[in-house]
Amino acid sequence: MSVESLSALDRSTLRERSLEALRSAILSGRYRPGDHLGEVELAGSLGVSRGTVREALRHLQQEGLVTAGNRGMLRVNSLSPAEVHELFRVRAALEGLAVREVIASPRRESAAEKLRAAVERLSDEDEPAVRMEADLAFHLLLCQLSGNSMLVEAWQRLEGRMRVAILNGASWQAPMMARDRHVPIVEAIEQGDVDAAVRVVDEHMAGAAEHFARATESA
Amino acid sequence: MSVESLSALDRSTLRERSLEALRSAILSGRYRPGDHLGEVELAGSLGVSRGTVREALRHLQQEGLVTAGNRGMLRVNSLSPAEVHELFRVRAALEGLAVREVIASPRRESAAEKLRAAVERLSDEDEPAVRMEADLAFHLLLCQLSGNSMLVEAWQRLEGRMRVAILNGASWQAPMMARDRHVPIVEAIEQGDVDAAVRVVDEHMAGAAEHFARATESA
DNA sequence: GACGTGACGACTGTCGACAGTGGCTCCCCC
DNA sequence: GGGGGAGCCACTGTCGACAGTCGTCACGTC
Repeated sequence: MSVESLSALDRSTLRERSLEALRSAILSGRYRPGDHLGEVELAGSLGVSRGTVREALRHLQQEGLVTAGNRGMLRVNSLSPAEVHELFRVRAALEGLAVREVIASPRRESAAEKLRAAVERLSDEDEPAVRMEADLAFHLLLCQLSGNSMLVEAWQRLEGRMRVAILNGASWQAPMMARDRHVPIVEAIEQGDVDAAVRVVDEHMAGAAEHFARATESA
Repeated sequence: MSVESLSALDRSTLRERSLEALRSAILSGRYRPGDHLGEVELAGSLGVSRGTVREALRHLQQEGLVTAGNRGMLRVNSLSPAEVHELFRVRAALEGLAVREVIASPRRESAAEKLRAAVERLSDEDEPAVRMEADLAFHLLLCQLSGNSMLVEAWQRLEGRMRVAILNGASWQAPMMARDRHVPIVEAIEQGDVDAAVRVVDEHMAGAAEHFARATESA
């Protein structure tokens, strides 16, 4: 019997798997904003106990994907156009910090290289959902390359709401996620021009905010 | 019987009250970083069931106050000096956005007024713990006055970790929370000088980071 | 017909119990 | 003396059940 014939077992808890299942169910549009998420119903569907889904739901609540309505009943959350603008301004502030730190980092060149690769991955994709993933992956990578773990964490806490905003106002042909929109960021980093880099990020986010907010209000 | 004779009842759930109790127990130093938080023990102390404290603990975990160790056992979290620096840089980015938005707001003057009052409240206090509260209240107010709800939310998600950093490296005579340190921020806002305001905030945070990181590593 | 009232159903809040899993100790055997 | 199990203990993961609360609907009374 070969050593390779046995792979490590999946040791994730039911709570973690429930969390993942619920998150992707919401993010895939299986549940629409405003929909009521009943604990019993979900527990039945997932085949786990109520307590287990409860913990997963509470997690999603803290992530901002669901919100508490009357008497603790949870609903899928949605964002107003104003909130979308606010959200992207916060994101701009965080990613502005990210580019500043990447530029100041001694590994700036290797970082720029990785970012270029991420941009190319973005232009390869046609499927809208995959494009969105590639876009988010690029921006997450930007934060990670800053080497600031608290920044990464803060960004990820925003991720859920960002996905809501994107999904809610999903005019999928969004030029926001185009390759051309991201190249300037990488170029500014390569040139070590902090002011230009921050300005480019700000503009990128302002454009995205405008786009998704408009799509949200027309929905 | 007067209308006033009956006040509204406290409708908070046991989970919420457990959460509050645990949070203040950790933040007051009742539990030290690294201490193990057993569900059974806590449930016994608080007089509630395990499931209830469990949910509260999970919430604190997402806040970053506790972290999962071996086999899901939770411990009180602590921050490395490097993480303290990172944390305060993120904070600087967020509060930099806050001052920019406050200055751009049409209610800038009334905002500056409220901030002045908050600064004065800070100088009135002698008790260290109360000073810390006043300091955090000032910075939270700054975010709130920006009118950006997402910013407030992002800041509050950092609050737990900030309190850990402050508590962990608690050289209480910290000049960081002095009145003089905060006045320049308000002044820059009053004068509408965006660049100066952002610079002041950055310096404020850099100083605080240096201070608390140093205190953390010597502990 | 409008209003108060009672029953019913659908939720969530909370609890106690069982099961599985590592870590630890102690003992046996080589 | 050292190594390896067996057994015990302290934990967390997961579950099913009970209780309390609110919305709804039908019913009876003025």
